[in-house]
Amino acid sequence: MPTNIRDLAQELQLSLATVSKALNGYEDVAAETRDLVTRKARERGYTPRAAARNLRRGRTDKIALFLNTGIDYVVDYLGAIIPGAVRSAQGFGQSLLLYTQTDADPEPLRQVCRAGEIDGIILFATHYDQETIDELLASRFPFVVMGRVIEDERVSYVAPDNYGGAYAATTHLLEQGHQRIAFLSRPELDTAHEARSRGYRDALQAASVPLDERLIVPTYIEPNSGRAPTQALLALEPRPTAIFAFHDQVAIDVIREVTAAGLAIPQDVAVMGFDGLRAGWMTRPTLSTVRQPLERIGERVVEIIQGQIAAPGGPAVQEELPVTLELRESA
Amino acid sequence: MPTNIRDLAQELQLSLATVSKALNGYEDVAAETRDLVTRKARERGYTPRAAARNLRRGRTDKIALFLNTGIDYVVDYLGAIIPGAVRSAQGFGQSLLLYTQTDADPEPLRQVCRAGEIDGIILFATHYDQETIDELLASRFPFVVMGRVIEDERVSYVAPDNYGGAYAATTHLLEQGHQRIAFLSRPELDTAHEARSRGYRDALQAASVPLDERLIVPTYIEPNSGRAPTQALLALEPRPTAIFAFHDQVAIDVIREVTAAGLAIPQDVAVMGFDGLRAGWMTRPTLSTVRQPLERIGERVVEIIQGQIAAPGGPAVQEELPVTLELRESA
DNA sequence: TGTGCTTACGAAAACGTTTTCGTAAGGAGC
DNA sequence: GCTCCTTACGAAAACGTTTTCGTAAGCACA
Repeated sequence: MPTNIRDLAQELQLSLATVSKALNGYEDVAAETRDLVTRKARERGYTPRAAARNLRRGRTDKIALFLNTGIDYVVDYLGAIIPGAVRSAQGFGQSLLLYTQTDADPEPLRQVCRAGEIDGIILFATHYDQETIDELLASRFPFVVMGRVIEDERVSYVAPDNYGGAYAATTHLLEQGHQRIAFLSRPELDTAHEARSRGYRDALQAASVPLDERLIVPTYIEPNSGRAPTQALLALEPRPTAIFAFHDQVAIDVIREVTAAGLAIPQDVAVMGFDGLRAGWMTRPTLSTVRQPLERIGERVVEIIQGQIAAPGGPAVQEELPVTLELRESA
Repeated sequence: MPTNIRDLAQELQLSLATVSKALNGYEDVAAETRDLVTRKARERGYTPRAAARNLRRGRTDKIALFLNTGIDYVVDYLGAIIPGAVRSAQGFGQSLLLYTQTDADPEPLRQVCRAGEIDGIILFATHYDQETIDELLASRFPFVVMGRVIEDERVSYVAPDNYGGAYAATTHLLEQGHQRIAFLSRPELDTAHEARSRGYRDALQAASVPLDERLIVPTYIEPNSGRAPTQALLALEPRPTAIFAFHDQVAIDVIREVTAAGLAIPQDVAVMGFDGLRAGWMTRPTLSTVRQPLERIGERVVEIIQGQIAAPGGPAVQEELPVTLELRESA
């Protein structure tokens, strides 16, 4: 039986109201009384019961992070995203509640909102249908999409600048003198990969380097999925002198295949990735890549949620955060 | 203004009590009434307000995961640990609340417990002092330590079998014919690394291979921290034919250095890691390692918490889960 | 002395559930 | 007809806060 506010009030010969106000920093209470109360509270080890507080105030100071763990590579981002988001949330006096799904069933989302368990939602790699998005918007429940651009001016998101990153990476390769730059793309283009693809094409065009469609090869993000496409590229005549993969994990496959073919990186073939995963440090040579500001994205998402909590139904915030070209050994 | 139980009761011409009982599956209510209520609840999109429910029931169906993000490599485990723990928790109708710290300040822990925000605690890489542990035990608040053996029969933990893993890895190297097996150890030995070190030594002894103390080199888990020790080992006469690192990240440095020295892996020098991080797949050659059952550890921890919630202050559960030797290319 | 203002506090309602206890209705047994 | 169960439901307390509103006390001012 931990102490509650009633015990504290009784012991201080004060009313519950005054104690509560003292603890919550109301102007309504004499400075010395406030000191007395806070001192006693600390001494007694009193902390207001969260459930009661939430019930009365109608908010919980918690934010949900919905993750789709059905997508294999999601887990690679967790380590980078979570510390930033949690730290940021704690800075706002909030904490992060984790939910995982492997599909796009909107029911868990609805339950959590209606139960009032949380004040806001972060959506990561969860692809709900338009109907669910509309429903969410209509409810004016704060939510922000993380890591992905949404083609709907009503929904907030924070994403990396995929276009700019791909443009910069391609430009860098061009500046290194490469003319035949291959691009490992993604067959089912979502907005992220479409933007990366566009950045690649535009950079070539800006440099007046003709686009060779044979150098654009589709691949998936799966273990070893980058190997066959790389072999195909290396068999081309003339061979590409640089390979730019849309994702680090694929780029790592590229490094392996290029090395296996007896070619030197970056002298014979330069390799460039995208995302800035820690694993890129583990390869030999280390992988040059476009680094997403994952921690910053996590922080920013939490910040935006604050605004939405303060003013539900306000204008959407859409941000594409700058990425950085991280030149290591492979390009 | 979402519907509450009162609205629902009114609409059904029933009392709050009956509606609540119907929703919570009490025997106390006629089957047809129960059907009526549940159908209406679904139709109305009613979900009980969590705060009110928590307040009344004195529990929240939430578990806190305390992480120390001050330790660099912790983030490498997040991706593997979190999905297992969350899924397991959701299986018990609970969700996971995330807290990060960079020090061992016990105050956040106390606050969260006293506020009744959670029903149990998972401690990961957080090293509180004995006083805090004693306090926690005295409060009978459910908590389990994850990933680390605690030398205190009162505290529950789930950890990998570090000793067995190191023993198995070393034995494997011996079976491959290696006689001079180096061990990259950790200077400040915690229980995990002490056990790994012991496994290494015992395996040698069991095979009657004399221990050469020069082959045991301390190193830290930091980027590139494994490089200098590897260089030192390779300079030895006679050279070790296998190197066993206490951690994958260090082993990856080893691979790089051995390759840089122009030696073939595993022909000239075999390399073995410990932990089973995904990054081990990214190296060339891929890293043979001892895989921790990280997902399983996460699941098991949550299961143990359930027992503690049901019977607070019960006997501690201490488990060391079997690890698996994952032989890839490097050994 | 009476009026008006400020300051500091308290009474009580409200948040939305769950759960205990009481009880009416209906049937069985005698 | 009476008692005794069983079944199905409802009244009301309780969980522990926050916040609104009311008010007494103290003071200044005329």
